[in-house]
Amino acid sequence: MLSRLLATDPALRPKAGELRDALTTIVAELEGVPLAELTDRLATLGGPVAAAPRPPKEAATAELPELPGAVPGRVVLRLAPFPSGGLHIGHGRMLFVNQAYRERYGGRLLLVFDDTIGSEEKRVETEFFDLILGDCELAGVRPDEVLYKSDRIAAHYPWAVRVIERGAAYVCRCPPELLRENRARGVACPERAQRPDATQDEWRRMLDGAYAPGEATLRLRTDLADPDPAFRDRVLFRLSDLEHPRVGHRYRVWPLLEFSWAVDDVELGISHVLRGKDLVIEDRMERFLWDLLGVEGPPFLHWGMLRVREAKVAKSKAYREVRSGAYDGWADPRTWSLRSLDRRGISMEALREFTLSFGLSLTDIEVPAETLYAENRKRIDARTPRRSFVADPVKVEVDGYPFDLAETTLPNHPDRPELGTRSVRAGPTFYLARADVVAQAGREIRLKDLVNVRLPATVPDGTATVRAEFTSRPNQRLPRLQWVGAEAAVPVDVLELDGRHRQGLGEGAILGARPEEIVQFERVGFVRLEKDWAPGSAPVRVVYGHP
RNA sequence: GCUCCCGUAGUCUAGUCCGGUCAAGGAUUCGGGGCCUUCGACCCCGUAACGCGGGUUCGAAUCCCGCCGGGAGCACCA
Repeated sequence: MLSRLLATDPALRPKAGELRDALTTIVAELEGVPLAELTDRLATLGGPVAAAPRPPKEAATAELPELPGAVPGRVVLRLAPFPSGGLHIGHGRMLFVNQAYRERYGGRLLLVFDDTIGSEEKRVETEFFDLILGDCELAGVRPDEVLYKSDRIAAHYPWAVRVIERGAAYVCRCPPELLRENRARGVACPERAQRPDATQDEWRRMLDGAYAPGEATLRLRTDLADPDPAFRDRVLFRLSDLEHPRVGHRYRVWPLLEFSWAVDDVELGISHVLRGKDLVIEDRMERFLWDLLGVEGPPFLHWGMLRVREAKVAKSKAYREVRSGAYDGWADPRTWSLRSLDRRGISMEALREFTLSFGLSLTDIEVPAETLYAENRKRIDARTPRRSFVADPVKVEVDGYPFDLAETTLPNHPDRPELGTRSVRAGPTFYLARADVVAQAGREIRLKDLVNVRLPATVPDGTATVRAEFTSRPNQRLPRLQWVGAEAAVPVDVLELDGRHRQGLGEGAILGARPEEIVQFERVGFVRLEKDWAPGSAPVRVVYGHP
């Protein structure tokens, strides 16, 4: 009560102490008074009889925070994927966040392929340039310009010279293991004392090919006592003889990520760097270099790691499996790549809302896929036709089935008459999902939209056909099972999330579906017709999307 | 081990910078009900949170200190 008064009237705040004493007294006086009398007394005081209910708060719009110092129309952002595979949900976040800011402020969005030479394990591969371009397109992200780091290598050399001139770098000739050990112990390598002009000579020798890969690096001179061992004398340039898919063997001296971005974030006029927090140490490196050279660089914003609980696949594993052919390319559902989500009928709009809802939070999060599914359902449910599908079918012959129901008309969507109807051949022989028949054995059930029947009491494993008994027609509160009329049943092949194919039967109407159309198999989930399925052909090939 | 980052319901998130209408909002999940010939959608209702411990203050999710827990980095990868 005290804090409420103080909040309402700031003038009272200096007198908080007195006020508290006064309140204590009043409250003590009122303690024994019955509630009804209190209400009366309140009314005579002229105040509102009952406190007005608090107005509901406005729905919090998931807005991204403002970009510091952003000038409308002048924002320049960058996407910097390494071309080593298809884009996944984490990349999606990078795409959507950057795009969202470009839309908010106006400006430019650059796609800069981070294709420095990589390593033996992490190779740049040609096919991935187009793959990633395609993924961006798919995600609805159209960069204003596409650049390749590999075209800009030579532009980095003058910056190296500037750093050397400041006496802030040296050519180190330690083997990698020794370098690592010295760094961990905070011990200087012999070349650390090198004078700038000597470094200049050594740098030229690097460029001229005097050293083999692994024999020399250009290292930044920071502070060997730096509390963060990761920051001690980081490598700026190294040698590599690997062939680059775009520039071949044109360069042997390659910049490392932090240095290359310290250069390009400035030279490309990037206004804000938005990236995952796995790259925070790069911020410090870039700032260090900018301070050293007296140039101004953009601010950095980060977000934490995002994991979808069901998507446990490591990127490297996805890469291997795709490469080896164990996966069905980058659209295999097991990769959880953007392509695979699209294939499953998850719209990029839904994915965008989903990833944007996490804002720029630095927390590492693990989100159940259900959250994404819910977002997608909102978008597709109302316009998705319903169809019947049964997995692992059991033939059910219904004794006493009424003849007049041999053909029946069903709506395509229970709540959307505008989606029309379809005509279905029904009975007396049906297919039901084995799991349903077993679970409901001996019970009366409702054939959805049709009639009630009693299932046989036992259904031994492997039974192909069972007999059921017609009981009544009126709709009752019975378990409702979906069914497929035997006459018009068509084989359906469902690609599941684990990469396996499940066989089943669908109603005849799905033969009329279009490739890439999304339909809902009732009580099963949303599926999408495969893009390369020949319309009208059997089996009907679909990919499982989500419940 | 060292460095940095992060801890709000089952799961995400708003609020934290700048202490007070925050008796903490939203989404999703879950539970109940309604509607409905799906276990889907929709509508209504409900459960449920400031990691812990100190301190500052009239007042702490918010500021300070300590602890605990989680993540990332410590590559001549990106």
